[in-house]
Amino acid sequence: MSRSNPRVLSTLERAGGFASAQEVYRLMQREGESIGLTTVYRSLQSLVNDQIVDVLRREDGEAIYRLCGEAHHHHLVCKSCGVTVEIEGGAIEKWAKVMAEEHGFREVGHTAEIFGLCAKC
Amino acid sequence: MSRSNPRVLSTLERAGGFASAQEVYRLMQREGESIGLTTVYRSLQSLVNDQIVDVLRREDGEAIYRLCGEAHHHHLVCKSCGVTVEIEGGAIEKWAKVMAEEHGFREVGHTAEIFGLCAKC
DNA sequence: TATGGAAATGAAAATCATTTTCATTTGTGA
DNA sequence: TCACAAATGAAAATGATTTTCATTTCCATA
Repeated sequence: MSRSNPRVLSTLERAGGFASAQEVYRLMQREGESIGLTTVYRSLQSLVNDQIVDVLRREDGEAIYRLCGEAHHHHLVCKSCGVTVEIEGGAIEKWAKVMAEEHGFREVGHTAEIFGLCAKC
Repeated sequence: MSRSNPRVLSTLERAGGFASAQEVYRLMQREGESIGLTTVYRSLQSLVNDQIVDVLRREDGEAIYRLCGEAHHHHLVCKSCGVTVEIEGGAIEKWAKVMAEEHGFREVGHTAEIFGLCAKC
């Protein structure tokens, strides 16, 4: 019904390809773009439909959007201070693929995050 | 500051050790228990602090609580019809452990879900 | 047993992300 | 230029979760 506003995508890119709808909105505001929050949400949703970005969840449940096609990686997050380390997930990719096949699933994606206490905390 | 109401834990257990705060609340209501939503939230939080239950997120961001110590497993979820298959995640456990050690993280947990289209959809 | 304070409780209000509604504006093809 | 579909955004609605605050329940001690 509605196509993505191109400035939303470009802002998400500039944000490092990793931000919540609210953040994208605030960013655009700060940069003087005139856009409504509603449009940001709609655009992000449409980008998700088109598989241009995908969605993860922060620990508090807020949705964060990430450009697809980015080297797919996972995160190691510190529960206490919030530091985030990007880690490689070859093992997961394989696991996801095998499990999906085993149960007849197609077009699978996955999420996997590890959380704990980092060395400093 | 506040300890868990034991009926909350017992309800979570009866729910299969897997439910949202709202669901636990509704369940208790239906069973004639007199309890406030606030208390359910507080109890669940306190159980999380005490590491008796842990928290995951549904795709819509709602928090779901699960008894720790339950046989730890993962889910294969159909994006279209919502069927959920429990799968085994030995590979993930190992991956999480290795990655955590590699980066000096302690007390790590993890989440991993696979989603796609099931055979029927 | 009475009593004072700490902990627990829950109703109602506040928060916050997200979605919906709906009236207006914009763009485009005839 | 006209008519209509798509895009837009302000404001209201929704729904989970948290906070506030007054009340109730517990408990140890006088």
